[in-house]
Amino acid sequence: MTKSEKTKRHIIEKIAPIFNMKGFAGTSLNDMTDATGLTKGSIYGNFANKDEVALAAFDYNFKSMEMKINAAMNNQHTAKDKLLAYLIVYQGLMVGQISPGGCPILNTSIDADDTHPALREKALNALLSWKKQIMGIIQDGISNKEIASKYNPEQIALTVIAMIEGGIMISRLTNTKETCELLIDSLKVYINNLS
Amino acid sequence: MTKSEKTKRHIIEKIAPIFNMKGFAGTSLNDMTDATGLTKGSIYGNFANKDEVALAAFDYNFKSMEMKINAAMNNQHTAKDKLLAYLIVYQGLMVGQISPGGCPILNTSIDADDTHPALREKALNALLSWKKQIMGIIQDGISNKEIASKYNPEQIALTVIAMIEGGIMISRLTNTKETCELLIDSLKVYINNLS
DNA sequence: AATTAAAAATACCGATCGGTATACATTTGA
DNA sequence: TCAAATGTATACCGATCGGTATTTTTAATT
Repeated sequence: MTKSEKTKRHIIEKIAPIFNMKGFAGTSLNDMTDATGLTKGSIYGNFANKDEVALAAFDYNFKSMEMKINAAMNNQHTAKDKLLAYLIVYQGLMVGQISPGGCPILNTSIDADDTHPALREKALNALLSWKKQIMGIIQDGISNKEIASKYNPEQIALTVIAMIEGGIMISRLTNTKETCELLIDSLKVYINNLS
Repeated sequence: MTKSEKTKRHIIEKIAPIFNMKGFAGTSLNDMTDATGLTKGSIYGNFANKDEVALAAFDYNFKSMEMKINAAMNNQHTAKDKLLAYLIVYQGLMVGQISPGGCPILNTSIDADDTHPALREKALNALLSWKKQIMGIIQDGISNKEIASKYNPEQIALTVIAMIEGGIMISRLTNTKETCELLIDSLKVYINNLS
């Protein structure tokens, strides 16, 4: 790992949560120098412009969420338990343990959908890859007779994602444990009823 | 209606969709003068600062969504049909007929939750008032034996909101009619199963 | 029609925006 | 060990940011 690779990584690690909290337009170069302890010259020696930093920051935020998800999922062996593993990330996001500022897909999607096509594209690809993963789990569950074959895997995947993302939004806005628990419980019920 | 009241209204009508699309930090005074055809001096003669414009813009965006919802709901008489009336707004948001840029509660919540306490508070109050409305519908449905009494009205209300808001995010990001229809159908199934 | 009050436009402010040319420092490979 | 290359900091750029004091225009009142 070269010096510049280390610096790039340091920059992204420090800046990624800021983009996730403040959005693209809301994050300034000053925020970046403050967070990294570096100067503008140094940051722009490693990234071409603000866009490249933001794109790399999204990749970092999404990947760290993905890793948590996969870690939680690898301990599970049934389709339903794998789906329920998402709840761990849900709770981690809520207390700010993962990706401070909330779900990067949701945040970037809202932030960029009318303003930043490149960022929007990244959020879209992340969403589609997530959907694909869930669809795979559901299809396996149907093969195992664990999940009823009447269900459309794509539709269930979209619904689960909607409940998670909508739930994150509500939980972060209301900021009450009870609300969060009611939403989590609802998703558990939904998943357990897929028989 | 005085001159200044008319102007204020004109300003908000033109600027509200911009705040909804670009967010607080992403909307500049230049955007405002372009959209209204007025000058900075004129805008700041009617509003104290950018914050006041943004707060009034949120009220406008939320109220126009609320009016559409209530109009659709007043034609319905059963609890389930009233809940299903939300789907009309859902579709209106998707094609940009209502509040261009998506749901103002969702957008403002994501935009402001870590950056702008006053805006955040407005989004929170809007969400809570929406939740209250749905809870009322569900309680009426339970009284009528239309909805099973085993359900917790708050939990159902939160789940419905989560499915709608998450669905709006997904639909706007993927931008495909099929995805939107699958999500709408899922919510229909969810509501119809509340027996 | 003249006077006054209200509203809008002009012109300007300091600060910060994203970005860059250049000088200085630090590695690294010969 | 000494260049050459790589990284980082300094100093600066024009543009735009949010905001305001002042002048000009418009509307209301008598």
